[in-house]
Amino acid sequence: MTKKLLLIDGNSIAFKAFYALYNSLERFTNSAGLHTSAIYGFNRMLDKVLEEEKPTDVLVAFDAGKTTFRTKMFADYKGNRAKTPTELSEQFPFIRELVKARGMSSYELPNYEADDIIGTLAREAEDKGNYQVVILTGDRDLTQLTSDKTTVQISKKGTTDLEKYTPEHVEEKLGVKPAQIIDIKGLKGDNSDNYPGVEKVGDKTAMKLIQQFGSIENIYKNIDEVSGKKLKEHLLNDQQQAKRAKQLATIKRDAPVKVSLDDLAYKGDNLDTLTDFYERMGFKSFLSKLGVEATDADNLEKVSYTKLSHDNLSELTKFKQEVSFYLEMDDDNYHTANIVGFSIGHGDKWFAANEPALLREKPLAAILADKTIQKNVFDAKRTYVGLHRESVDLENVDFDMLLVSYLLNTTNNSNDVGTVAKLHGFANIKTDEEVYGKGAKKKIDPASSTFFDHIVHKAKAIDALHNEMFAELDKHNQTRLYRDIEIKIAFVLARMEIAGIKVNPATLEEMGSKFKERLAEIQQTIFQEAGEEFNVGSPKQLGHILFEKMHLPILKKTKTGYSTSVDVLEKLAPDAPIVQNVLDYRQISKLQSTYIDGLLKVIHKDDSKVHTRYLQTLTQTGRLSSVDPNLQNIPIRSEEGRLIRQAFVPSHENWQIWSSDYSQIELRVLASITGDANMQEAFRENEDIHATTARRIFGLASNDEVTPELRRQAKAVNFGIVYGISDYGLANNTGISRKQAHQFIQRYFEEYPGVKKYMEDIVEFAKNHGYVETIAHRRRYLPDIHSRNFNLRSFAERTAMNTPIQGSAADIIKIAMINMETALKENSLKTRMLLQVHDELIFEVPNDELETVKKIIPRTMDSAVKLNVPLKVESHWGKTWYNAK
DNA sequence: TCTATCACG
DNA sequence: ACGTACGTGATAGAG
Repeated sequence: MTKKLLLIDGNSIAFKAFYALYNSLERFTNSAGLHTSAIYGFNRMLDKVLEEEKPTDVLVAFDAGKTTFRTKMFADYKGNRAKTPTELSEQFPFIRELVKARGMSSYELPNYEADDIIGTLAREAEDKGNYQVVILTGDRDLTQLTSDKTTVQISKKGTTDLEKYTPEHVEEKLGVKPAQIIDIKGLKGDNSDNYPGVEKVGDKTAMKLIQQFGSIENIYKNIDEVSGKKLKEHLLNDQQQAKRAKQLATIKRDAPVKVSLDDLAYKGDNLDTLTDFYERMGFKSFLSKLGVEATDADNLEKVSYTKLSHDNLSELTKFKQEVSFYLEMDDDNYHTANIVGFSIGHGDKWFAANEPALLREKPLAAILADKTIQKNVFDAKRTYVGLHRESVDLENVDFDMLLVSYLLNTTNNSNDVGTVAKLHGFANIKTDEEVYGKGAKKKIDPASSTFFDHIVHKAKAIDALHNEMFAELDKHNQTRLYRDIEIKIAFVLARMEIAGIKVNPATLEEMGSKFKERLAEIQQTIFQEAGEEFNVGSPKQLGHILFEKMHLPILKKTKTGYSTSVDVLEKLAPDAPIVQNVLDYRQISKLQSTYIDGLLKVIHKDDSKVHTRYLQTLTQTGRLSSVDPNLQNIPIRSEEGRLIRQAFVPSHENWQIWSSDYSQIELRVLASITGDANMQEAFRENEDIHATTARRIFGLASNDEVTPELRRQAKAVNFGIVYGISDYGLANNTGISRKQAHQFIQRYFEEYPGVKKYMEDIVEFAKNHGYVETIAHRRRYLPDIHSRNFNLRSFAERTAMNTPIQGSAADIIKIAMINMETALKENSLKTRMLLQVHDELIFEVPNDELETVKKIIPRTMDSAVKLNVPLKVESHWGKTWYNAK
């Protein structure tokens, strides 16, 4: 009978799993505080491969330690590897435990890597004849072991996706036979394992040489046949290195492995041990797979509290200085959600209620509105809006746990008190998902004791973390950022959200019915041109029509099929009239579904307004985002879409919509923080910055000589610089050649040397500190800056360049908004600030205040901060948002 | 729930 | 050689 042997590269799969779940690292912890992400991911992978392969025998191989015969051969082997994070290394003992509980053998061998154990056992099995071998790893190097009896499955990034390698697949993908992989690696070396091959030889050259000569040995035997003088020279110079690299890359097939194939029978799950293991790890989904109901192993320590009622509210008067408060709602959208309860207290005195009506009563309402009693909350903006709906004012918020957590680290953020509390080391709390469930199963029962317990634990967590999180903030030098900007802007935003902006449904409906007609017309034309009816909105069906039926050239693919995105279709438009019609159809149906139907759905019936929510703790740069509806992406670039703005109107007769925007704020920030004299001069002299850049990089005498085309190119370079330039990106985005893009960037850096120096310095800063900062000390961590993966590292480098610029611009407009609210109030104006769109503020203004705000608004914006270059503000107004241009 | 597409700065 | 421009959100289709 044929056996099927599954060989697993334990370390490699554990690493993959760990990094795949790296963003959720803090979500995967058990009640003992152990990180469990790699264990979890490892087990998912086991489930998947066991199910698919149904092996009769299994062995999981592990690396025994750092020193191996390879490090003895070459001391720097893997010498560039960063130390394994403790969050991962602490998981290894448990992964071994898991392997055992799942009925599998494991093995490690001093002086050898897991690869060598796998290579040796695979060979033994192949020699025996009655074996089929499957190897599971995350390391492509193991594909050298593929044969007609052995397949190698490589886990792809992030998921349980596997790529199956047979000898044919290796040849197709790498262009060489499995046995020749080591020759390729011998020639080009391996950066991630830190050994060199032959100088100037990369994938392309290595493949060509091996295809021609078959092996490294053969190259040197026939060295005179190698074409290219330089190449030959390099090959001869690095002959020893190449031979050593090949040896290092070669997986041992005769390691002194002490286990016998006969001992590897797969025994299947040991139910008792496995259940116990899953419970200790807190793996509920795996438990339920075993058919075991998850027991509530991690019962929380009780917090005693008093249930509040009308009769005992007066007990709250004891809180004179400080109180922690949590308002519970049944949905994210706090403009419309129901308030279902609240908790309040301090120290060890706690109260909770499920009657929202109590909020309005004294002394509770009085405490919340008291300017001398400090409040600690989670999400001040949400709490303020919720209370406002109950006609209760919220004053003197000292600590907003959500905001502080976001400022400390923008990455692992969550809107859930339990998640954030655990992140900061407070474990005696559950998440909303654990208590209420999620998705369709989410259910809050305000009458239950679990509900009361949960909201009390939330308020208690806020109370408990108050001081230590503030101390962290201080260590980061971010106290000013929090007190002067973030907590203040929370309330400004709350009032903007509450004010809302009026949207005229009739205008939208009228446009909608026109769009509907045009869509029907275009659709008919498309059907005729296609010769059949299909769903134009389906990229899959459209791809079939364009590329399979009509045989248009395939310019780009996505991972699921043909790309039909705008840039592709624009290139195809001259080939067939159907393409332009598809583009038109797309544009109009986007407007229809997102902006006409979408907006109509969210207009509040009572006031004919839309009330967006600004997410203050989401973006990695400090910008806001806007949801439900998103009012930061209302169309403007196409005239057709821009008309949507006609529906946005003032909420009173004889008022105007007013818009003021910062001109070139990001480039001004760049000029200021880089200190570049030439760029600063351009802004001080109020020049057209794109024209000046064109004049400089193209070496013209004056800005008058700049043609529109040159200006357009210079503008693209200016943008590219802000995004963290690369020649590849610039070329791709502007249609010029990569070589030319490279020249442009070089010229740019010659003309703006301060910018060049800054870009180098900021990447260096990120490498040294692990983060970058804005002018207001907003911080973004960039762990990938050290990554060995080129893509990840390059991305981190671009982010290091971009974030201080985008983030400082975000700081500036936030400061302006805070000052704006004060300025409008001080001048007793009825003018209201309604929206923020990153570098632009939208107001509604009574006609008789127009003259006053013409002075106040721009002045408040351009004086928000003092940069080394002036800030410039442009303003427009009209009877609708459309007309404010 | 994920992917592709497209709206904005 | 590597192969992406920075930051977002909403929708429809497909699985």
